[in-house]
Formats: sequence, C-alpha cells, structure tokens
Amino acid sequence: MTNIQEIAQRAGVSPSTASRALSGRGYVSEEKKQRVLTAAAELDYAPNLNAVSLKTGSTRRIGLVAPRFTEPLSLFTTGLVHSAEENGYTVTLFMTGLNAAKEVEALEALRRKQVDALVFVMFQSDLSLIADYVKYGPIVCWQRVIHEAIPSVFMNQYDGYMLALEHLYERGYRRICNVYGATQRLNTQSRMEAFADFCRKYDLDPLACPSFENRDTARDGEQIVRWWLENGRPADAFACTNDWVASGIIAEARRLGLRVPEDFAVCGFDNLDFAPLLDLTTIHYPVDEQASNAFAIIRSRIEDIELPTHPPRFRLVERLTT
Amino acid sequence: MTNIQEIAQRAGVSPSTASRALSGRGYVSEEKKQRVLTAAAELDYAPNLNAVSLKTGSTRRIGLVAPRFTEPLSLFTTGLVHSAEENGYTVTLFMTGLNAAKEVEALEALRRKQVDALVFVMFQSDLSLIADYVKYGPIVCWQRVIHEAIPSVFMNQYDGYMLALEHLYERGYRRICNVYGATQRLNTQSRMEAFADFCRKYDLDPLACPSFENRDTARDGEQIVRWWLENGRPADAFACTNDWVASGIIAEARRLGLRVPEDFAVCGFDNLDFAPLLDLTTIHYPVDEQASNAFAIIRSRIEDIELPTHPPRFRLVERLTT
DNA sequence: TTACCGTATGACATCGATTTCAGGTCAACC
DNA sequence: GGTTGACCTGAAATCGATGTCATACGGTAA
Repeated sequence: MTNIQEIAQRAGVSPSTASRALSGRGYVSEEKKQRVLTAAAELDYAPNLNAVSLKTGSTRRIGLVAPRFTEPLSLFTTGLVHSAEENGYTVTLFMTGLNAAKEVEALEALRRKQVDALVFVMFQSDLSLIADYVKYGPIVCWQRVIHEAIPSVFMNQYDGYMLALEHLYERGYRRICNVYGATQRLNTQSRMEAFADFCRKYDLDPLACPSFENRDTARDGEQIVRWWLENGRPADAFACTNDWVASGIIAEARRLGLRVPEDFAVCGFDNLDFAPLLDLTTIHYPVDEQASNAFAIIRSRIEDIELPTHPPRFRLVERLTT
Repeated sequence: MTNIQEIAQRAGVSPSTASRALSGRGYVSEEKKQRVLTAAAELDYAPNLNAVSLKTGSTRRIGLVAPRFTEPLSLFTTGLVHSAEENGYTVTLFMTGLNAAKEVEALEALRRKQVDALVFVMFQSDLSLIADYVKYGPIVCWQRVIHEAIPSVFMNQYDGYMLALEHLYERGYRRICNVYGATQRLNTQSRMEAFADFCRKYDLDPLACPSFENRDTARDGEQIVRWWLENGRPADAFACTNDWVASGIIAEARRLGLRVPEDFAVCGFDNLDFAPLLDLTTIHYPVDEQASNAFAIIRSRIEDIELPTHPPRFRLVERLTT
C-alpha cells in the first residue's frame, strides 16, 4: 500500500513535487525528478486510480450497454475495446437482456461516475429517459436514433439492402422474397423502402412474391423453405435480414435435397464468421468500424477533439449461394 | 454535483449521520433517517463511486483478460457478466491479443485498484509473473494451471474427448483420425492421453491412422479433406479439436461431393452456435457454467464465503454427422 | 534599478465519501 | 445510587491523489 506520500518522503520532497515528477505536469528540477522516480521504483509504487478518478473527475472508462455480448455483438465489443485501449480507455460491460430496469442501472453508473460515457447497442427505454442522463456524460447509440443530444453511429440499411437486391437482379433473379426482421425497427423500414424503390426502378411488381416479417433465427429460415415447397415455389431468391435466417434456409434446403442457387438463391446480411462455411453470399456489415466510430464520437466529446470519421460502407461479398 | 454534505445540510444533520442513513449501517433515529432520505430524493443525489472505492478499498469490479471477445469467448464473457451483475459486481474488459505486455497492463490495473480481481482466459505470460500479483487481489484462470495461488476452473478435456471417441466407436467407426489443436496446451495433451487409453481399451492400433496437430481453423479442416482424398481415404471418422475445424471438413466435403457421415463421420467440440446449422455432432462444452464458477471462486475469496461449486459436465450432442 | 517572467518548491485545500472516536441521553439492572 | 449498555450524534481523521497558491530565485528587458 505504498502511496505518493511515502515516495515523497523517501525522495525528500513534498507530495506535490512527487506528483509533478510522476505525472510530468508542471516544473520539477531534473535532479528531484530522478530522485522521485528512483524512489517510486524502489518502493514499487503504483498510483491508486480511484484516488485519481475522484480528484480529476475522469475515470477513462466507458460503459457498453447491450442485451448480451454474444454474436453479433461480440464483434462490436471487441472493436470498441480495441479503440478504447488504443486511447488509454477501458470498457466496462452492462448487460441488460433488453430489460429497461437494467438499462437504468447502466445510466445510473454514469451518474455515479463509474464510467465517463456510455455506448448503447440496443435498448428498450424511452429515448427521452436516456437523454436525461447526457448531462452526466456523453451517450452514443448504435442504432438509428433521432435526438439532438444523442449521436448515433447508425448506418442506413437502405444502402446495404439495395446492394443485395441489385446483385440478385443482376444475376437474373426476378421473384425475390424478402425476409425482414422486426418491423418496428427503423432498419427494417429502411429495407422496405429500398425494396419499393428497387421495384420501381426495374418495373417489378412488389407484390409478385410475399414477404416475411419478424424473422430472425435459423429456425425461421428452415420454416420458410418448407413454406416455399408447399406453396408452389413462388420465389427464385431470398433476401434475408441476417445470416442466421439465410443459414437456416440453406441448411434446410440441403436436408430436403434442394440445390442452392439452382433451386433458389440466398443472400444474407452481416457476413458473420460462419458465412464462408456455407459459401453464403452476403452483405458485409462493418461492425468493428462502427464500434471505432462510436468510440471516436465519445472521445471527441470528452476531450473536445475534432475527429474526422470516415463513414463505413456496406460491401457485397459474393460467394456461391446466388 | 450534489454530494453527501449538501444532503446533510439540507436535512440538518452531519455528513456522518447522512452517510449512516443512506447506507443503513450504524444507528440513526427514524426521524433523521427520513429527513436525509427525502433530502437525497429532492436533490437527486447519487453517490460518487470513486470516492466510495477510494475509501472502502473495493470497487466491486472484476477484470476479464482475454485475447479477444469474439467466439467462443463471447459466451464466457456473457456468462461472467451475468454472474457478476447478479451479485452487484461489474466486469471490465482487458484485451490482450495474446500479447504479454498487454497482460501486464491488466495485472497493473489490479495493482492500481481499478478492479478487485481478474479472470484470465488465455495467456502467454509466465505463471510466476501472474502469481506475483495475487497479493493485490484474487486471480482465476480458465485454463489448466498448476499453482497453489491461482485457482482455475479448467475442465479435464480427457473426459470430453473420451465421450467423442466412445461415441464414434459405438457407431462402428474404427479408423479415427484425431485433429488436435496446439500441442503445447495441456488440453491437447489430455486428449492425446484419452486417445491412447481408448486404443488400449478397445485394442486398436493408435498409429493405424495419422493424427493432425496444431489445427484450429475451418481452413485447416478443408485442407484435411483434400489430404484424405489424396491419401487413399485412410480414415472413416474425424474427431476434431473444435467445431471450426469440423465445419471446415464438412463444408469442403460438400463442395467435393462427399457425403457425411457415409464417406466419413465428423465430430466437433464446443457446440458453437452454428453447429446445428451443419447438423454437427459435437461435444457440448458448458462455457457459461465455467464462467459462473470463475466468478464464484472470486467471490468466495473477496467476501470470504464458502460457495459449493458443482462441477460442470461435458455432454455429447448427437446430430447427423456421425 | 525596477519590473517582469520562467523555473522551482512546499503548504494546504480539495475531490466525496466512510469510519473512528468521544460524548451524550436514557432505560434497565444490581 | 451507580453501573452497564443500547442508542444516537457530530467533529475530525482518513482514503490517495491533484492542483492552487504563495513564495522564492535568477536572469533579462525596460
């Protein structure tokens, strides 16, 4: 438990001077500085960060608030930690399980100065509730959010989805079945707009093939294949909300002896780790870049630095399922 | 920035009394307690956790030290955060990328009292180096470790691997090809022992079929299929170090028109998320239970509580690849 | 010569809590 | 009546750093 006072004593200086020598801020003669440094080394000194945080008011710690940290959030987590550590910050996790009360706990942690800032990945709470806490520190969302106090690193999924649709069109598919995620998400709505525009552009009938909504899992994908068989094979391609649904479709197709892309094409979204295993064509979603942008925004608010954030881009990854 | 002094002032008591009223420790008359509580509510008081940590010497924060937080570590992370939050602890991440210098940074964070304890998931550093830091707080490893100061939540992979081997034997496979991971890991050595014992038990020739070592990725799996084809199909089953390798084998087999399990069986290890998609038979590795045990150990050291930890078990998950 | 600035240093206040200590009241018990 | 102990309270010390302020020295510009 050696503290800065002991260092000062051993070096024969005041604690103020010891602090200056250790931190490099302010004037210290070279001689005393060396004395302090050697004293610190001899006594195996390490500053108590709680004291530093208390005094300076900054913890150099940011909170990541998410329902869980498994796929696809682990990529975001890893990216955020990476950016944070590069800048001498550390990341503390708050797991909500999409429970609003737990989200408030994370916000309270900000208020209690356990962290300097928060990154919200998905949340239930009212935006106005969250906005009440920005007075305690910057809050950034990875989700499209319309609020002047809360920046977001959202990417317009319109662009990404259009990439998928154009690709399918180019490959000759005309009866595209959309498999959307939760309809209340703005992301889903953007994709629907993309599809509408796509149909207009190529003069296709938007209702030629039914769409699915609120589908998220591999199991959903499997069901869709059976639906497809039982309903006269009404589509020649599936544009999926994510790689899980796409994988479910492919897996079930294989089980039933169908061939992809001959019987139908499948395009995923996210480019998850396992996509190459299934040779899945998908839209790469640069999650790590978004994490690093989220951190950049926070940093710019805390340290008042201007940071040019180059916008991440969706990218088509062509494999063998289209 | 309302602090406890303001509360005390508004309630007409001393800070000591306010602290007692708020924390519930020590004697306070019911009347003053109420006065303090209402004052706190009116002024929207929230304690500064840095001050609390400084004074009490405990942060109720533990550090998770891992090379990254993507699969399969995201499950461990999620599990650890879950257990921690249940007990009023929070988890801070330290990403090492298997870099020893970064591991020291995490250890230093413990020394500097940024966290109360550490969980090491995989590491490079010498055990003795890590052991030097246990004087600053408990350290637990998720890895087999032989050191009296550092408990570990390791599971003997001998048992898990034997489960896989017995299953393959039962299904009639006799020419089993082992695909091992890094040979310097004790886990791998345990598996090799399991295989030796297995051969003895059923009177099989351990060298009947060559083994692979230091294989970890899906790409490695793909190569192994080509090797198998080019070398006269010397195995009828693959027992894999993890699901990634197994997936690579399955994916490549499909591309080459081979059939699983008719041409050869494949058994994975870990039971990752995507295993069901490939209908992969695998050994379920209860990662989340291990995380919760890791936390239990830490808690028992910090709070001096006896916690019965029931040992997690490997489990065979039969699907269609064996 | 005076004024001023850069360098150097230590005393002391400060961040915001907790906790010890000493003192005080009041009832119960011997 | 005196002792004991439970209950209650606030002054002050404490955790371990940082930062302000006053003071001082020496050199340079006016």
